Amino acid sequence: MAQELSKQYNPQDTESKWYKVWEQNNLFSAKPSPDKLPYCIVIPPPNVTGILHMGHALNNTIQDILIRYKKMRGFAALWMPGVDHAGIATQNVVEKALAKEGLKRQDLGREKFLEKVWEWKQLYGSTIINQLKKLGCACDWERARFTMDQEYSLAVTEVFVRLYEKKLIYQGHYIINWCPRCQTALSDEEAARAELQGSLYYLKYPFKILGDSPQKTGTVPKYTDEFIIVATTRPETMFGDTAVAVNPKDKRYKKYIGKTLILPLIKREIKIIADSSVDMEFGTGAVKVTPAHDPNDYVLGKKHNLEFIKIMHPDGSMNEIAEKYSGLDRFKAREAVLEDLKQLGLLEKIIAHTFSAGHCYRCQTIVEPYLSQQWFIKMKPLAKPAIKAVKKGEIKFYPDRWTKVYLNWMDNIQDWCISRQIWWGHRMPVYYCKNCQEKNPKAGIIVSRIKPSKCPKCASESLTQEEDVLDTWFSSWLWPFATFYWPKENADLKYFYPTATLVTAPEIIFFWVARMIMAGFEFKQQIPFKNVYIHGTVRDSQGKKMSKSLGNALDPLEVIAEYGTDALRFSLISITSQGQDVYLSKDRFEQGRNFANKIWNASRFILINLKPEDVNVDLCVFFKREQLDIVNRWILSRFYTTLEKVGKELDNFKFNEAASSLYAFFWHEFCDWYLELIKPQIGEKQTQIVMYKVLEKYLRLIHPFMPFISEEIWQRLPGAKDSTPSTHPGLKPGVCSGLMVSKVEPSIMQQNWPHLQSELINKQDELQMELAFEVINVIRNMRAELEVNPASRIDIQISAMSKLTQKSLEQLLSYIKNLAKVNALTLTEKYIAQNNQYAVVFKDLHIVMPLEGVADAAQQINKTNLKIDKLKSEIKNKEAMLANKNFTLRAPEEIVEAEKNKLIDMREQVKKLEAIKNGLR
RNA sequence: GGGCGCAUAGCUCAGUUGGUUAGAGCGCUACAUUCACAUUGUAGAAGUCGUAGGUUCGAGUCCUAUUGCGCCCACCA
Repeated sequence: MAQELSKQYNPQDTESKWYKVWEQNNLFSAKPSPDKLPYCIVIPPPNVTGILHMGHALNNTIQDILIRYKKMRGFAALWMPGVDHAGIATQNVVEKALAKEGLKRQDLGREKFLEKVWEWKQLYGSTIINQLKKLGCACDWERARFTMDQEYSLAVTEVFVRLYEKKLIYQGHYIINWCPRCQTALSDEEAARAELQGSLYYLKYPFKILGDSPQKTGTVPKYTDEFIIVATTRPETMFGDTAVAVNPKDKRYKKYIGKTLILPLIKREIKIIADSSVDMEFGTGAVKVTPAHDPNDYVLGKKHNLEFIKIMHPDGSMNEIAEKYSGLDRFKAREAVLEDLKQLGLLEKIIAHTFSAGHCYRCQTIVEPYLSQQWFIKMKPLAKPAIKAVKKGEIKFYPDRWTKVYLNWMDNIQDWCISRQIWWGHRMPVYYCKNCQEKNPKAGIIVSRIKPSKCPKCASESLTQEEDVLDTWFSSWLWPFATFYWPKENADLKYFYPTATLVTAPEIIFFWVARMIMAGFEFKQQIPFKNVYIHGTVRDSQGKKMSKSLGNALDPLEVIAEYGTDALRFSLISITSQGQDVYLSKDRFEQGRNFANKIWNASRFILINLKPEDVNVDLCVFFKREQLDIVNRWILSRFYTTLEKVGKELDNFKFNEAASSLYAFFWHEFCDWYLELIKPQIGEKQTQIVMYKVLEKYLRLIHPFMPFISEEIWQRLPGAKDSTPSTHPGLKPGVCSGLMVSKVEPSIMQQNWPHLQSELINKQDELQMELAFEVINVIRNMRAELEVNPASRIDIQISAMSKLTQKSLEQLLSYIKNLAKVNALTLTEKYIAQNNQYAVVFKDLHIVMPLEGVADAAQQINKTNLKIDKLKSEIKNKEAMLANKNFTLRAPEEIVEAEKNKLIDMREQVKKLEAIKNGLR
């Protein structure tokens, strides 16, 4: 027996119930299967400290739709979940917690601190996992991976050793992005530039008096009144200056090249050098060179053999080189330096200047370009095959325009700084032999998979491991294969790799997508995935990126609590056109909620009227198309048209279009028309079967989008749930899926995607029904115009000029009568004009409403007259008002404009009413 | 400096390779309430598709120029 549904859908009860059922029945697990094709999604590992935001909700909804869809299409669909260890972020969180107890990580020491981090991970690390479950994500949780897992770490070590042995990893002194707060190096991608309103300071560097040599004599150096002015945004870096550079072509400075300047405040002697890279237009055309604190100056320093002088401690405070400024934070030092220069008359001017500086992606501190010993990967050789694969189309980006962005970055790829001076992360498999290093500082480096007990060269046992850990992305870039326990070659890896699709946000292309492709080729000699779907950024209705720090974030969990998961998912997906940014405000979710309610109530109506004994048959066996009446033929044709369309849209990653196709079909065709049309014939067997089948199949179509409500209703449907053979594109050739009649499955999740019965799509049927809809609309309009009581039935004559239309209409009469509330509907060949009737011409039809017996024509005319009179007097008032200069001159323009428009509207209305009145006579 | 995206109804946006009358959601107006659903139904008002040229029988769609907004990359002393 059909179970009755409650009047209102309650998402909260439904959702937690079904997720548990799915989990308990192991429906998320995907195993290699000999007769199925694999479809694997690699989840962008959310960071372990993360909490679900709208971006995640969108990203994971898309992935879940893909997985559920592919599963129904017969693929062995695997969604491999997990989290990454988010080195800096996690360390920050734990350090913050420690700070509350008044502790620093240094107080605990490395071992103890890491214990604390693991503790924290055990307690809070699964927050995001639980939130993904609330979203309904069909992840194979048994496979959940963590980048710091033992097996995963083995892959990280393996990769490091291999790259080192190929000489693609090297150690060197370079200028890197240094975060003084986190006290670690950052990759270029982790130090995104942001515009700053700052100042450009013009400093005077005086010339040295010839012959004076204070460094030798120990006396105070003397300088002349002459000087060169340099412009800088970071005056505090002057202590590291070892030259001033000018363009050799610059006439202003040509004569000074090679002369010596005295660096104010600390009185160092510096030379003026010439370099063509200096922009003559910018500032004064003379630039101070600080090789240890600026990447460009670093290049200059190397080229001109300058001294590299570091002037800061790792925490961003000045060191002893800065003499009396030593110990001051860099920004405090800037103020002090400026003040002192001003006193000395060496500050020429300050002008406002916008510039951009790197900001730490975790704490937003302005990063300092800092010279230090770091580890790097040579990227150019890795990039080669990764560029080729995308150019050849082995990997496709959706939308395509990201291909260009990717290629552009790859063509200009820079070496990747992979060392981080933090504790939480994979420690590098690098060991130093003290003994060897004493003899030669460049020797004594041992890179090994297992910690060596003694130095292979000198057999010394005094070995220390590198303190630095690896960039988190150094583990994430291995995700597509390391999650399958690579470097072991197991069956899962063989079956699921390369994976099918990666769904991610644009900001992650460089961080992660590009690097995964490179890792795929380097370590698996293969692409890691075939498709990369890049979705838009979620923004608020102002267009700002949603983020916690801006306080404009809509919490998906709140939305779920208020509207339900299905509503959240459906709304999100229907406003995400391919690759466009998503603008969100809360009322968006009402649409999704209303739609869920509509599905619920339509299903409720069907279940109330369903005779289960009738529906337990196979549609395609029981009925041929010709045996069905026009309404049932029509809805089947529309259903299969929709099925075909949605399939194509999903295959092309057009999720919003699929959602809107599903929405329009269900609401505006199935509910608005079909269910209304069949009400008088709902007991008929053919109608019973068709309405049931369409609903049952529709639930399967909507399931990837709205998994919970579709499951809840589907479970309450009686009878055979699936009886048509599936197309099963995911099955390997030669495998027959067979008929699956009445097979009891615990879940809609395991059902096939409905088989496309294209023989049931018939454009003729669709056109015929459309004619009925149009006629019904015309009659409804006529009623509205004449203000016929909505409850009363009227008589209508329709004359069709063509025989064909007439024949079409004959089958439709009862439906038209029903939905247009017509009493007697007569069909005639020719239209003969008569008195006392209201006629409308539509296409080749005359639709005529005789007025006697329907409404008192005279009364209608009176009513219309009254309306016209009222309008006319209002028009007079308006005209007088607009003629009044007091009004037109004093009132705001937009109000005058609005009044004018109102006047125009009213005149048009009068015209219309007069036309109707004439029709009535 | 280089690249990309967007501009369509009051608002937020769809519109696949050029093709009948340019769509949706929200909002607005009028009417409807023993009916599966007011989280509803019926109907209505509302658009010179940013601007200017061009290609074409035909342009929201293709080309050129231009304006405004947003994003990315590089540079930034």
